[in-house]
Amino acid sequence: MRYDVQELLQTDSEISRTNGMAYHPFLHLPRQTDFSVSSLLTAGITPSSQSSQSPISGQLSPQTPISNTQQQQQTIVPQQPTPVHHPHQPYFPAAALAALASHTPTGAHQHLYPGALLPKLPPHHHAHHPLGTPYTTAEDVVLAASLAAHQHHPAMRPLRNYPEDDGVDDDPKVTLEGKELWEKFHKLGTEMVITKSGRQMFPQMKFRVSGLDNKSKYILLLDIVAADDYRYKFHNSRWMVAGKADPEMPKRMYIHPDSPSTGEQWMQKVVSFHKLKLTNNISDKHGFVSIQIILLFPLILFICHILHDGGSQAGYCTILNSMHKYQPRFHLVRTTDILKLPYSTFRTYVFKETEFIAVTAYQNEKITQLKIDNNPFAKGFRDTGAGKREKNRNSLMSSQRSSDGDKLTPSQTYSSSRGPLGLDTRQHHHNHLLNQHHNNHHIDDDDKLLDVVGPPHSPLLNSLQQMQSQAHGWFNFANEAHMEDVRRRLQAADDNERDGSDSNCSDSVGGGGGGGGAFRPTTSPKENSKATSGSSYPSPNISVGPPIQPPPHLLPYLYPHGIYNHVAPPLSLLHSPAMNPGIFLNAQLALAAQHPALFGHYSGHSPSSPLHNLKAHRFSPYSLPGFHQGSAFDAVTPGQSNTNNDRLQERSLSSSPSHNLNANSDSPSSNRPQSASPTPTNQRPLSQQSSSAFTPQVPITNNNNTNNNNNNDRSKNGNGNSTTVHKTSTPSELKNMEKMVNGLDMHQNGNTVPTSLASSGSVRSISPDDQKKTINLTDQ
DNA sequence: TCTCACACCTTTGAAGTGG
DNA sequence: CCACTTCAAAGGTGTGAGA
Repeated sequence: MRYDVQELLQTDSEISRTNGMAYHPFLHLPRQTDFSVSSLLTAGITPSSQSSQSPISGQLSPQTPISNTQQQQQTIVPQQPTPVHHPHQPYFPAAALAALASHTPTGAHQHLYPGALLPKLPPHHHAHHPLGTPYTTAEDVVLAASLAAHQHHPAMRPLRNYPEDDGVDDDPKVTLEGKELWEKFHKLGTEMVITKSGRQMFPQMKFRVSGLDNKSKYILLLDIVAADDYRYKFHNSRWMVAGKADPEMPKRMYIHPDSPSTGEQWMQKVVSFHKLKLTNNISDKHGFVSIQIILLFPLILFICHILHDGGSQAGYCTILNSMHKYQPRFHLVRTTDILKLPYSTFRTYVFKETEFIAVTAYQNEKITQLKIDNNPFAKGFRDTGAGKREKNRNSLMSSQRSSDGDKLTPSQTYSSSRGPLGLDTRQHHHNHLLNQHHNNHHIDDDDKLLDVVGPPHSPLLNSLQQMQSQAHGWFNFANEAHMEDVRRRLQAADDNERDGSDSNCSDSVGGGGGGGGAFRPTTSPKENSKATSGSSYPSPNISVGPPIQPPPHLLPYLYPHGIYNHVAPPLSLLHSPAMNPGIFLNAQLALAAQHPALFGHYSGHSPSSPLHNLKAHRFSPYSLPGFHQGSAFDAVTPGQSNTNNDRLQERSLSSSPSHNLNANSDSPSSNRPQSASPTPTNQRPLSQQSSSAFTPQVPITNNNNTNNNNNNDRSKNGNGNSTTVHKTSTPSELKNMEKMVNGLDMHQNGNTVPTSLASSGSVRSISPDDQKKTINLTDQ
């Protein structure tokens, strides 16, 4: 379904009138995307990557030939360590806001979520946009906004406040397990099947963590957020932008079942999130909806608790839209109490190579083959299997393929598999590292062999989008048992906790939530080149700060005087054996995340608040091996679609993906811009070559005029005043909550509005189909 | 574009067996 | 009691027809 910008720009009041839908600020949150501002927080990110991070930043570097990237990096380096309190306001012009608005996927909604402009803090030892330069791009704006917000936040602390006050001095490093395989998929344009019942991801999301404090407790989380605001289609063997994205379901965070565990425990094993499933079933009771109700209405948490519990056995799904691009994110939080999670420091790790497009059926045959070749469960479809595919393959690919490849050990195939076309890599089967390199070489060859045009270049998460998505952060516990277990562990942790250890959590701002533009690779061609060169920006991109949008003081948000008094459950409920604390936490997080302004903000909390003594957020860069593997996604960047056609062209010049498979990318070659300037497409990888072809198909979002109304709000937000919209919405919220409490539905004039969609700010964009689907929600 | 039934496969854990 | 093997159930895969 497509949505007209003008339609999206309807004012809230208009919406309520035209739709007959009760206006509810909760329902008008911006589209859920991604909060990441990691581009500014990524430790490993290089100046060059920084300069390239702005997906829409034409002014910063658009025209610069790829060959100049390094030079640019150097010029920016000196400006790296930008104090968070550095004067920034002057560099946050209205023009920047306009740019921001125009680049925001759902720009019309941006103003609805002031928190989206919360601080995204730069790493203290990495470059980012020079503050001396006027911010003329969305990213710049976001940065400025973040800085502004940070400055305005009395509780905010400079990045250098890290290490935290608890005295723990850790230096977490996260590596993606099976990175090589991910890169293979990424090059072709990873697709993940989503089904009604939920489908696991493959490759699996597994990480190896190091550098943690052995004794400290950590909670590891994973979430999947929209990578951009476009819908795609696979046409003529290539991914193309097919229009504006459908309304995004609010995303939850999946807390690793073993959380919390000590750093020592985490480091001893590979952290796997394979149980997380992807679904397109918005009425899935294990999905968002049932919990959404909880989140919106603390009073009925208990009911929802039951729902949640009932679905505990079926796995945990995250709801995605088919034909949309997503980016998984790994979060690491050091905290001893789950309840402190919302205002603890989140370290967000974004691995570009894990980006994928959700599909209900595989579009790219090469992806299918790669899955079959590497996924043990699909072994039956391999050449040696008895599956039907064998027949087909015999006629299609038999000549190229080596049947020996199927002899790989199933359990190891994912990391030591052969190439997509069955290129034999067995000789490396027992040497993982060598194998990885080997396979990558093969994959490169395969890419050449495969006449495949990659999907559009990942647009990076618009910083704003990224931040927004976090506004919907949810904590999705594996199940009730797990929740209890978590509580027990936390209790134990508290008992053994060091004095003061983590007792004071940051009341920060959400650090902006995390990262920003984790994928910055998008903007200009040269930027892309850097991004894909293997060293320009690291894999993962990291950000530090709470993913949940703003809420510095979560609990107060949940229990704002005069707002929830009549519906909010007693705090004691938190400890009620009948109440799942995790659920409650979810509610807290969601409420706080979605209504940061509603509950007052940084400076809005009372000194008497139980959280007032929480220490400010700590932001610290975590240097990781920089790396970025070229991807088919890089071929075209739909994003930046701003109105700047030039950028589109620039994007078409995206650098070729790096062939450097070394995560550290220390080799000179890895740091070298791949191809300079307008390199003839035939000199670039196929996936890149297609970029130009896609460019014209990138939808031009005409936001210049349509977002005017939002710009004002953003300006306010950018100045740290993010409460404007929500504060004025409180009455509506109350009204809506009453309705929910009374009838647990959102019916208005015969229309049922899924809370999930509503909260994601997609209410106005909900399609008839979605509405139809959501009718079932109330039945559950 | 999506859903579903299907065959094929791996994974998991209980049950059985032997030292 | 422990280690190992066997077996069946559960569950993950992509396929391809049909909506």
